[in-house]
Order: sequence, then structure tokens, then C-alpha cells
Amino acid sequence: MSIELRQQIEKTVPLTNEEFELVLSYFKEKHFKKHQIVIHEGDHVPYNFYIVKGLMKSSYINPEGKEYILQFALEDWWITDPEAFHNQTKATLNIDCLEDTTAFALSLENKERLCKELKKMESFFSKKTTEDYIGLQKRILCLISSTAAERYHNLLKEYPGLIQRIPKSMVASYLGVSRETLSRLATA
Amino acid sequence: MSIELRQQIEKTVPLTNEEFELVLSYFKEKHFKKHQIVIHEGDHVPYNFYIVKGLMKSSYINPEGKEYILQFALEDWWITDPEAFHNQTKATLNIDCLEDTTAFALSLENKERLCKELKKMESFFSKKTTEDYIGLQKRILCLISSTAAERYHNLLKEYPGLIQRIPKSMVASYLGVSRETLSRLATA
DNA sequence: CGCGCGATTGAGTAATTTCAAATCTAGTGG
DNA sequence: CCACTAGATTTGAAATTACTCAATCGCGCG
Repeated sequence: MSIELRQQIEKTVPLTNEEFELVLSYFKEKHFKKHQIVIHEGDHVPYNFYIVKGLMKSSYINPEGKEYILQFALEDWWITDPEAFHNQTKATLNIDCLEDTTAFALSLENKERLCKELKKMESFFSKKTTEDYIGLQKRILCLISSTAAERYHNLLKEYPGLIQRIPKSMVASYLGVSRETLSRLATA
Repeated sequence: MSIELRQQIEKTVPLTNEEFELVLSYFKEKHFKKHQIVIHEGDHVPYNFYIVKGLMKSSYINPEGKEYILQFALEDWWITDPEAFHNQTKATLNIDCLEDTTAFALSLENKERLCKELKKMESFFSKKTTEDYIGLQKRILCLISSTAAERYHNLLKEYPGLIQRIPKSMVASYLGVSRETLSRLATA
């Protein structure tokens, strides 16, 4: 059930069985249904979620009600409203489920306790955040340097499995183009 | 000379004078002239730079020679090619100076030694990377949800001091619009 | 079988780019 | 101090790209 998480951590730091048990003990298993809202704008953000099975998305909804998708998270990915989670402020993003989803939930308090108790976990989170940072920088480069068509094909190439599980209209939102434009790109 | 760096670190973790001396000892002071190239695509990336005085930018240059600016870094900011630096691979970005610049250079080896010797520095870097990640997420949101005009005015509001020190054509590159479009926005 | 959501298509409009030319400006050497 | 030049900025006009609004299509689910 949690082999992937262990493997992910062990890409950075090796763990004994006991250590991994300790790590797991700080998480709380949570179950969500398709369409369920996990975090709503204005909420307190109690957890960072590691996705065991399923699919969530995080997005910003502007005053006119238009949704802009910041992230999809499927198996072995993490998702939260990072600013609200780390600064313990109110959420500006919304997080919901595109499928029935099982996640391991880690509170900020538990994250800090865990890092204190098991110093190498601090290295793991640090490395993970750095990798995520690099990913965002690449996405920014893509947004400022590529056309809508190039961005779409790049996404297809990078995450071929993702597109099958997501309505095209959401792919459009993630790429920063209208559904109609994406539809015209997809057939070309 | 290095009061700002100490203050930046102490926003996350308190330091004694001795500890800060230790921190500083891992950095190497470097001087660069305006227009000097600090990192060239294909180079090894030996350092992450903390800017003491001056201004650098990092950018990607596509095969046709068009430049896309990922980051500006002025006093009290950090800059490197993060992927090449952390994975010790060849640079895909270019970094150069828009002004004469003094920087504190930290090698990956020294960063790791420092974190090992002074555990709280790992917390500092971790926190810093998280904050930077949040910043990039905001920039992505801005890119997918705002018009060129909104992005420009947002930049003016967020970093009012930056614009005076940077050619408008580079602001355009950073925002992902053509110089001509930015010029028309700026006068409006 | 029909409802409803998502996807597609069409037409008109708005925003942005490109290419080209003109203008402005800062730094250099005389 | 002035003239000159290279780079940066602005402006204009045409072409492209993407958006909006509206209508239609397709299909899975109840």
C-alpha cells in the first residue's frame, strides 16, 4: 500500500523498516469521493496530501467564477495549498477530487515533529521541494516561450497517462487556454 | 556587508555570532562586471549565488536565439541554474549581470557540509525553497489567468524598485510578451 | 429513452505578434 | 562640450492567434 512512498523517500535517503514505520505513523489515511472538495478557499489547510490512489487538482477561482488549475496530483504525488499550509493562513486555492481518492495526510505539526525526530526526513522534504521548484520553473518557461499548441503537445509528451483521466476542459485550464482553443488544437 | 544575509537567515533560524561566522566561511566572495556572463549554457554550475550588491538575470535562449528571462536577482536574492546546480548537470540556462555585481558564492559541496555541521541551516534552505516555490506558483497563476496588461501592472506593484534598473525589453521577456506590446502597455 | 455534461464547430471580435521604420538616449571619442 | 553611434524604445500597419458567444454534436448514466 505504501511501497511507493517508501521508494520515493529512499530516492533521497535510505530508511530502515523501523524508520519507515515511524514515518508512516505521522500520517493519517484519508478517503475522499469523486467531486468531493478537500480544501475550500478560506479554509484552514490542515494537511499536505500524499496521493496513494486517485486524482486531485488544486485551482484558483477568480471573483467571476473562472477556474485556473495550478496542479493535478495523481498516485505518488503531493498536493496542498502550499502558502496556506506552510504559513498556516487561510486557503486561497481550492482542492478537489477528480476520482475517488485515498491519501496520506500530513499536518504541519507532524511534519515538523517528524523532521525533528528523524533528521533525514528534513533532507527528503528539502530535496523534494527543490525538485518541485525546478518543475515549476520549467512550466513557467513553457508558458512564456511556447504557443498554446506547443504547450499542449509538451504536456502530452511529459504526462501521457494524465490526459486520459482528465476532462479536456481542465487540461485547457491548466495550460492557460480556452476549452475551444484546446479542442481545435487537439484535432490538429 | 553581510548583515542582510544574516537577517534573511534569522527570519527562519536564530544564529549566534560564531555560527554566522561559520556560515560565512563556506561562501566565497565573487565580483562580476556589468554584462559579464556568470553561467553559460553547457557550463558546469559550481555555485548558487547570494547577491550582495548588483543585479543578475537567468534566462533560457532558444535555438533561434530568442531569450526568455526566468528570474532577476538583486540585493538579498539568490540565483543559479537550480536543476544544473542541484543535480550537478550541465547548465541549460544563462546567467549574466545587468550591473557590476558582488555575490557570495556557495558550492553544492559546501552547502551540504554546512548543513551537516549546522543542522538549522538545512531548515533555512528548506524554508527558503518553499517560499520560492510559492512565488513561482503565483507567477504561474498570473501567467495563465491574467492579460499582458495585468501581468505588467502586477509586476510594477510587486517589485516597484526593479523596473527602474532593467531595460523594458527584458521586462517584456520576463512577462512573456513582445517588447512592442509592453511598450504599448506602458504608455497606457 | 432522454437528460446533461463535455466536446466540437462556426463566426465575429479582441489581443498580440511580426516586420518595418522612426525616434530617443546614453555612452564614447574628438 | 559636442557630435556620433549603437542600442533601446516607440509607433504604425498587417497578419496571426486566441477568445467569446452561440449552436450543435456525442455519449454515458440513470
